[in-house]
Amino acid sequence: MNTIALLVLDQVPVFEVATVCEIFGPDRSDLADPWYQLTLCAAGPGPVPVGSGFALLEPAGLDALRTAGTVIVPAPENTGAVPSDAVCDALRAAHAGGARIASICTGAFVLAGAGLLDGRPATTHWMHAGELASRYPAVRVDPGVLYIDDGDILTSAGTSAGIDLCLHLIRIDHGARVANAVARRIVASPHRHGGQAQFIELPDRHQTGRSLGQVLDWAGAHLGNPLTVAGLARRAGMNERTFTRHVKAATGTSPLQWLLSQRLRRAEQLLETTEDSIEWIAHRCGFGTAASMRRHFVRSVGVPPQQYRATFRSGHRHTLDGTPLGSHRLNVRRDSPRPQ
DNA sequence: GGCAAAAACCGCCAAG
DNA sequence: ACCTTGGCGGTTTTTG
Repeated sequence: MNTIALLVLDQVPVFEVATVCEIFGPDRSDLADPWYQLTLCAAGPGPVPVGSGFALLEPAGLDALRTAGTVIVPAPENTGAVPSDAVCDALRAAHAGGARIASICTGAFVLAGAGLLDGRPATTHWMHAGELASRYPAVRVDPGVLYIDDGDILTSAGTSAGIDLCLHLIRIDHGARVANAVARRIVASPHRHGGQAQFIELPDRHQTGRSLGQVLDWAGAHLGNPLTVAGLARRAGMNERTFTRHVKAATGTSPLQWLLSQRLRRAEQLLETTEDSIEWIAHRCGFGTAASMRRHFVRSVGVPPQQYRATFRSGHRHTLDGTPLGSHRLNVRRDSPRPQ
């Protein structure tokens, strides 16, 4: 399950492949053992020309896709190119064989070309979202989010959102602690969740009040406090209605939902790294009661807090019943705004 | 899981 | 003409 195949198409932009290589390539078995095994695959023999004048000398073949636990598809050179039958077949076979398939940026066009996105929610770089939607009407394109986790198919927005997606994969497999550790090592910001807007604009309000960013930072640092939307709005020097609008524009979600996701992240972290009681963790994260935390936990993470803790307790790669983590429904988090 | 109260959400619209 | 704000109120979600 821990094998990752990176599909290298001709002239793939370097950054796209480089981030995946940087995150999954080095041996990080000190964080999670075993660490991933990354294989670079291409349709033909090497050297495969990569963007900016680089070349991949000795790629593995497409059959490596079939045996991989995860297949990552970066952006093609241009969105107009139709992926070859060989590539489509290999992707479909991998998917049918149980691999999860993740695309970065306009890699979504390759997945769509292979028919893997039909009827599914997906995202891509905002500049190409319209084109994706019109060329593949069966795909439910959401241009507003960083990435979408649809279980066995994951898509992400422009380039750097690919980093978020990779960290998300690590979170699913190994928990927030390991994902955050990797983020720290590559000096990326930890866990931006998928529903976050592609554009983050946090205009400073130099009039009264603090900037929205400051208020959200403060809220994140004081989750244990009783926080209300009205109170936060006051702190930001805004009317409640306006505050809600700004939060939505900045984070892609409403104030309470944003708070809830912060609380859940914190709770995950405390569950993994401390022995504190569920009651106490709920309190510290700002859930009124443990029951309330449990309710949100089950809905968002897919399992109750106790089970989450048992699963991710430092470094264990397997659940109590012995099944590999990848097979658990911990990845049901659909961070995109819930259906209306 | 259900329940009632409270809080949040959001479309609409008028005003700045 | 265009954009942002803030109030209203009906609906939805959260909470204990």
